[in-house]
Amino acid sequence: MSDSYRTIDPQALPKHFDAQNVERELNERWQSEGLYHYDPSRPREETFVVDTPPPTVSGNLHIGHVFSYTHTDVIVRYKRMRGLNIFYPMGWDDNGLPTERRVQNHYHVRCDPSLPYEEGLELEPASAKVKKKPPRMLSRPNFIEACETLTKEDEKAYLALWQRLGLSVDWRQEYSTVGAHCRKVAQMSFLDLFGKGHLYSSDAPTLWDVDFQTAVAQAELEDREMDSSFNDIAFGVEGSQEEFIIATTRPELLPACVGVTAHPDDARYKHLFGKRAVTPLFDVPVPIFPSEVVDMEKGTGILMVCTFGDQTDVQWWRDENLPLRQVIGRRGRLVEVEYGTPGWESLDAAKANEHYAKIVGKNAKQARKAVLELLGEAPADGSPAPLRATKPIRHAVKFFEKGDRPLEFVPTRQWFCRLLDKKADLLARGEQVQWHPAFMRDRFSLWTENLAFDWCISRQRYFGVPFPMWYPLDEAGEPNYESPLLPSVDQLPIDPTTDVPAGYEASQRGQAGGFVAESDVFDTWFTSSMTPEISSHWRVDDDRHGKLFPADMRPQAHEIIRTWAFYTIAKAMLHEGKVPWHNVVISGWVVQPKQKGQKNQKISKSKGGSAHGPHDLMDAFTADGVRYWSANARLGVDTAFDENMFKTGKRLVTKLYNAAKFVLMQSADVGPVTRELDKGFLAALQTVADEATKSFEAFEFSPALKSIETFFWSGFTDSYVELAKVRARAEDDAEGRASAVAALRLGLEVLLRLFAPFLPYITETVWGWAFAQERGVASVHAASWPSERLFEGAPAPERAGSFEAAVACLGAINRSKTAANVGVARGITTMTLAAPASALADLEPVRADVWAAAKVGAFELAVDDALATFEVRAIEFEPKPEKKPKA
RNA sequence: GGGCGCAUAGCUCAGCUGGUUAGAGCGCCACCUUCACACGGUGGAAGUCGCAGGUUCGAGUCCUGCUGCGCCCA
Repeated sequence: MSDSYRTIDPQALPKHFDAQNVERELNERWQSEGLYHYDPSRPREETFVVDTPPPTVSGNLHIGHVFSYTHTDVIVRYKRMRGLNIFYPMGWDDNGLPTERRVQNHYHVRCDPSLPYEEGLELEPASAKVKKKPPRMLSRPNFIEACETLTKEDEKAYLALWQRLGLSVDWRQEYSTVGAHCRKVAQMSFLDLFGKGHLYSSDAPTLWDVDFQTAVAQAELEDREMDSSFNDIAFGVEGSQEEFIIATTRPELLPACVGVTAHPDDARYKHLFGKRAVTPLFDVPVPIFPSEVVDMEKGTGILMVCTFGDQTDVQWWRDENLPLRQVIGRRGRLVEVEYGTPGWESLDAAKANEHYAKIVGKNAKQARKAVLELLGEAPADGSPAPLRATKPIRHAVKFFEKGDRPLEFVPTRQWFCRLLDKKADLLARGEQVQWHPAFMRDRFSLWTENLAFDWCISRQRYFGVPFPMWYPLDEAGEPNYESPLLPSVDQLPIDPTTDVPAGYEASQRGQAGGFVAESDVFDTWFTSSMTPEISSHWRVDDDRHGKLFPADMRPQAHEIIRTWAFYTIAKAMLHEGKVPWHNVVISGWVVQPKQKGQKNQKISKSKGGSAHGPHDLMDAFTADGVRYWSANARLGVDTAFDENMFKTGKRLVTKLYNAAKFVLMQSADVGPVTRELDKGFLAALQTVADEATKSFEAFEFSPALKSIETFFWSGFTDSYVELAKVRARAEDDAEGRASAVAALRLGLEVLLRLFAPFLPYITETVWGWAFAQERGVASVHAASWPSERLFEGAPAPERAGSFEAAVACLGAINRSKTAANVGVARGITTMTLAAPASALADLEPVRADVWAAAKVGAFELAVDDALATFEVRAIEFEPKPEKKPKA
């Protein structure tokens, strides 16, 4: 006797898929079974390594997070089913400014590094009432503690979201970018780069945010269109009555004017070169020199050079060896200066000081207004006011991307990593990495080619990874920046403000002949650019590093190609001469759908993201439904937030649940697939599986999903299931029944495996009903991806077109039923089926199944080669059955 | 100003190396109680593929120019 299939009792299952409970239960199971664990004993070539983006935990959760992280997980689940040993870590980026800001708001506190540490301080979240009072001041260690406490809480929210979403992360590989391990890796990176001569410090004009009071790097700049004005201001010429007009948008920098320049070919000003101009208000004589970079067409063609209005000012200042007259201080206010002292020469120091007294202490905006007012006053000698014209303009102004006021150039001592001399190498690395989609490489190349500054890696903040260094103090107590004191690698991580350099005593801190800590912290990207090395335990565990570096895949968004991707490539190159990963997979953004006449808007934490809470969406549409929406997006393409897509996802989950119930309740003896329809169906399914595999191999999960989904609906539930239904229950055709049930079950099983990377919950649920036991594989996520082997029991159909013909014929019959306003369940007493000869030939071996599904009685076949497909003629239906009274 | 991308049905989008009559989902309309599913099923209407040229036997697809939108960078 043959065996029977294990069937399910649909009555014993819930009527509807209970997603919320299933999500919780399955997650617990997957975690406890260690389904996602990386196996360090397996070799590199069997391993797939992901360099996961560590999310910034201090923001609000929004649907944008769900979107891109799902993309990674879908690829990872596919790779796992391909038998690869997955290394999929998760980090938390709790380093840096966003955390500081969040802590400041949450507890209503500020950091004052001069305060002493308060032992055992416990902070309460600040109420609205408390926030109206001045903030509480905290010592730096207390402030850092508060950062750590709050990020721990924020991480929990992310962990819960990631698990519910079904990210198949190995949670044993969790890290935090301010944790000891990351601090150690970042500090090792510093020591390595320092040792290799890639780092230098310099006291030079640096882009400076006056609110955050920190230096910022080129990668963190953003241009914003601002209203401003072009002001024509008259300058004198020393020793003559001549004057000329310069045009400037920064009149408040007039006291910082150190020169005047025009194009060498400009006939209007040629005669002035070599003479000295005299500034209005302050009567400071400054050199007039030619410069090729001046645009003769812009403004009046002659302009003032200040320390510092912009990058060209810095350039002129260096090239012409001009004096430094820094008037904008670190807090963005005009500092005290005294005319008549060295460096502040004036032809009329008393007048200059009188004028300067009216702007000192003001911020740039206030000072601009005040200077313009002063320039607008006519001098006592009866000459016209120096301000000759003002015209409003809009122009791009550089901001720190997280900042609120324009950046200034302020001379400060900063650390830099040399990159400008390595552009060619960096570009070559970009070529060695596969970008998905490929055009994203252009973003990298363009950025690299246009780099204008070395990487400023020092920041004047509190919560971050400290520079691992001290400076010796000379006999006068002045630090020697040229020969810093460094720890050894095995001491890392260190905090130079509490740790003591070798050869010194703690008591020598700050003493002449002693040492002083470097108090800066690293740019957060200095640490984040090490995520592949952080995960692989670079220089901590060589064996592990060898197996995990370079990584296989780096998923990320396109706006951080210039930062995260760029710096990561740079670091891997400088440290080891390698690329950090082989593939970069770029997700697009989630945008608000267009309102009439409006443009798409990126959804982010700041812009309406909270309107679509990830948990609310998962409550409404299931985690699988939300993943479905995410997985529908092509790589690199922005996706509109469209509730219909979530609905469609949920509908798919429901359909899978019901179709699976149907298939697995069919009983039959275990037997081979023998019938043409069944063979044809399985052949079509195999084609779909092959297509999906091809797409996945190119990281293109969305075309894969599309073909699987399309076949599931139209090939499986709408067609094959309907066509095989009658035979699957036949009492008088044991062999045909066995063939149908075998094909239905194999079909369902293959579809479950194909859907598993996208819809982990519903597929696992159904898998558990029968296949887990049948295959001896507890989880569909540990099962193999469908390949030829899975279809071994399915012989090829005799006619390649037979399945397609069955589907088309059933469609034609349904069409005529609908045209007659008759339900598809109604029987047909007689009909004529017309079709081209080849279609009829294709139909013949599957005709019995079509007839059974469509309930065809008497029929005639008519050859009509003029037709494209099947056409039903002269159809008559059985009478509408009497409504049976319910038993 | 430079680079990249996008423009296909009312909406959201697919359409690979050019090949019959351009597809899907939603929405809309009509119909159907069917023993997996009404959280369903069957069918239908709906598009000058942004515009203008060109290459080709043949162009949504390739080339050129233009327009509009978005992103990145000056």
